[in-house]
Parts: sequence; structure tokens; C-alpha cells
Amino acid sequence: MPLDLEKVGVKTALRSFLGSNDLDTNTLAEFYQDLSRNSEEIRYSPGQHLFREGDLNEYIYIPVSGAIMLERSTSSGSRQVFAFLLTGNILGVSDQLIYNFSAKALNDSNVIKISQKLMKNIFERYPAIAKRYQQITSHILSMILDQLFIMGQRTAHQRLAHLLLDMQNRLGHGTNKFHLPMSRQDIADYLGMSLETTSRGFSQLKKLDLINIENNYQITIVERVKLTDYANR
Amino acid sequence: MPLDLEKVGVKTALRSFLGSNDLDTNTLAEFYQDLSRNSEEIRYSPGQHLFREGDLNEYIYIPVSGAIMLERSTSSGSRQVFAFLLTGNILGVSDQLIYNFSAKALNDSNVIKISQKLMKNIFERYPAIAKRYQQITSHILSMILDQLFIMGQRTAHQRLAHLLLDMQNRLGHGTNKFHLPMSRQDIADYLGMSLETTSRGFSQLKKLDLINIENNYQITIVERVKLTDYANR
DNA sequence: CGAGCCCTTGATGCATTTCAACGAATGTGG
DNA sequence: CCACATTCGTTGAAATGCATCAAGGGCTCG
Repeated sequence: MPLDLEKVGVKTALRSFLGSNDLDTNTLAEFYQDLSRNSEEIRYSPGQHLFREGDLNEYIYIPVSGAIMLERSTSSGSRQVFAFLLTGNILGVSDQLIYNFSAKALNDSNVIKISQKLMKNIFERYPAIAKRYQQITSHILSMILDQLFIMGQRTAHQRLAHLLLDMQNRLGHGTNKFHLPMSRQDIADYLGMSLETTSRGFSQLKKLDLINIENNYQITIVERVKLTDYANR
Repeated sequence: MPLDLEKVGVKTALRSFLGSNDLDTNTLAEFYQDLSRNSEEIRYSPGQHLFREGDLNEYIYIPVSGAIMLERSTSSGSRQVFAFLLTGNILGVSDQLIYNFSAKALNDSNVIKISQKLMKNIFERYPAIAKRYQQITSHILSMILDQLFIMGQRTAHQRLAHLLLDMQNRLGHGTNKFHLPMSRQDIADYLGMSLETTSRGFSQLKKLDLINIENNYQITIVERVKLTDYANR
């Protein structure tokens, strides 16, 4: 379906993408017009791929609702999950001819899909947006560095604590409760550990009264400070 | 010292930075002029910092010779090494106000130092170079993803095998021999393992006749195909 | 030659994986 | 609505990989 700028989610996602700075209202309005005419919003079901590793890099995507997982698999069957993307994040920020990872919807998700061609065109006409895009790229870079840092850290349970803190930030909306969009296996492949270790990690953190597990996916951070401490010990 | 464009290493490094494409000779010549007037080549001794985590992000750096290590340390004393940079690589490609890692020379290194201000200026005047810069950023992003992928690999020895293959590509100059610029401890912190495990990994790979160790730093890849197989098993 | 540094190797204990069984939640067809 | 299958998560026990502790070897440089 064509992009409907009046939908609350779409606006939120785009605002989060563009950031709160610099862009004057005229530029913004024109840009929105461009988008609504030339790009669309697409709905994906759980498990459906936005694209696969090896596909031509022709679009960028901005999730409006739901959650997207970036992953790469080996011939030998193992898998690395690179990131979980939520509302207002962006994927496909790359000049590479071909995607070198796959993107898959974790649950029912709405996603804005913009062609790279349109994007290049927009960059030429709105330097402010091109600049913002560069900022985003460098922010992503710094996020991945953080992730790499965490991967090198001591214990599996600490890495899990990091993930939960991150998820609270991104999903908690100011509260200490959130709903995990991914499975234990997804978390395991994200943090480089086995499914069972992930599960034991949850149990351990619950036993220490740092978190509470309402059901498999509904998590509460009970002791944020202590959990942070646990993660960075 | 001011940048001497006639020096072979400098040319090589800049060419590798700029890539082999697109830029017409006029643009190139002007750009080189700009650089030689406004930037400099600096020599660093082993262990010396180019910058530290938290320093203002005011320069980008391009190694001409030697090797630079990017690292971040925790308060609790552990360390993550993010990358080893060699001739023609680039560091400081980020819009972040402050570096979020340190850069340290591993051995005697010459480095071209360019102010971010000059760089921005150059981008405005030479769009082709701005575009190239964006390509580089996205290439770096994809390198870090590869690194993240490797960190998720099963065993420590496999990760080491990956590193050695990477080093052969970058240092071997077409041969199967190369000189490692970093210590066992550096490798350990890069791959998220202990120094001892790294050492045992070397011994193991040698025992399997996949590599040969002339001395601690002089390595030969004996069986590239088998080593690749070992790394991805 | 000896000091210092880095690397290697061995022994031990702990963290994590693997294998296996079970439990909870969800969906399906009779 | 209830058996039943299926999927996903938890937990236990055994095996393995890795970190840690500790000792010793080799190289370099004064």
C-alpha cells in the first residue's frame, strides 16, 4: 500500500529516523511529499523475509511496527544474529551491491520501503538529509562496535544481562516491563551461545531477583542498577 | 612533517584509500594539492597513542606504514581489540563528537593525519570523494559485521584460523608468508579469548600442519584450503 | 651472562555445550 | 471439548572447551 503520512506510526518512525535536528520545515514537507508518492508501506508476517543474503541491495527499510532480525547463516548450519530492529530504526544503509545478511520479520510488522534510487535522488536535493544519513551510518557503526565489545566480554550470563538492559531501553517506553519479540534461540544466536545457556541465564537472573519472567516473553527488570552492575562486573 | 606526495608509501596509501574508480585526474590533482598543503605525515613509536577513547574526534588517519590497533578497555581491566589497521586503511570515519575507542601504534608507523574540518571542506568541493568516503564507511561496516560473525563462531581455534587467513590476505602480498605485527595478547583480546588459548591455538594449527611458525611473529600458511575448511567447519 | 619480556606447556577447576528428558503452551482434527 | 501432536522452554547430567594458575623456555638487550 502507498505510504500514508497521516498514520501515527509512520510519522513516529520517520521522525525517529530523521532525528530532531537541523531540518527546516520546508525541506521536511517536500521530503515527506516525495516519500508518500514514491515509496510504500508493506506488511510482513512472522518469519517472512524482507530480503536474503545475496539479494540485490535495492531498498532501504524503516520498521513502523513490529521487529526485524538481521542474520547470517553458514553452510554448516550455524547462524549469527546481527541485530534486532524496531520502530524508527533503519536497515539497508550500505553501498554494497548485495546484502550480506538476511532480514526477517519476527512478528507482524509494518515496514516503510524506499528504493535506493529515490534515496540517492533525495540526497542530491536535500543535503541536510544526506548529512543525517551519514550520521545514522556512523551511529550504526558505533552500535555494532558496542555489540562487538559485549561479545568479547566475560560470561554468557553477563552478555544476556546486557541484552535485557538494551531491550528495556528500546521496548520499555520508560517502564521496567517489556515484551521480547524474539525467541530464546534468536537470543542465543545473537549472543553467541547455546539455547540452553540462554535459558539458564534467564533462570539465574530471575533467581537473583534481578528480573522477573511473567511468561516466556514478558519480562520485568526488577533491579536495574544491580543488573547493570551484574552485566559490567 | 608536511605531507610529501612524492614518497612511494604515501601515494600507495592514498590510492588505496581512494580506490581505483571514478575520480577524474583533475579532481585528484587538486585534492592531492589540498592535502599536501593542509595535512601532515606523523611518525609513531610502538605503543604510542594516536588518540584515546574520549578524545575529541578532530582528525582522520590513514596509515602509510606500520600497523595501528583500535581498542577499548573496561574499568574492570579487560580489553577489547576492534581492529588492526594497515597501509591504506582509514580510521576516524565517524560523525561522533568523541572517539569511543583508542588507537595505538603496534610498531613504528607513519600515518597521514587529516583534520575533519579539511575533510568536510573537501567533501563539499569534491562530491566524488564524498561519495567514495560513504563507500568506505559502508565497507567498514561490512568488515565489522564479518568480525561479529567470526566472534560467534564455535571454537577459539576456529576464530584464530580466521584471523590468520585475514592476515595472509592483508599482509602476505600474494605469498603465503607474513609477519604478524601484534602480540599473542593483542590477538587474544581481539578474538575474545585468553593469551594461553591463543598460544595453544597456534601450536594446534602447527601440529596439524596447517601453518608453520618460523618464529613468534613470522607465520606461513601451509595449507590454505584446509585451514579455511578448519575455520568454517 | 643475567634480567626481562613474551610465549609455551601442563594441571586444575569452572563455564558452557551437548545430550536427553520433561513441562508448558498452542493448535488441530476427531 | 478432549486427545494428540507440535513447538518452545526448562532442567539435569555428562562431556568438553576454555580460563586460570603456575612453571619453564627462548629471545633480546644491556
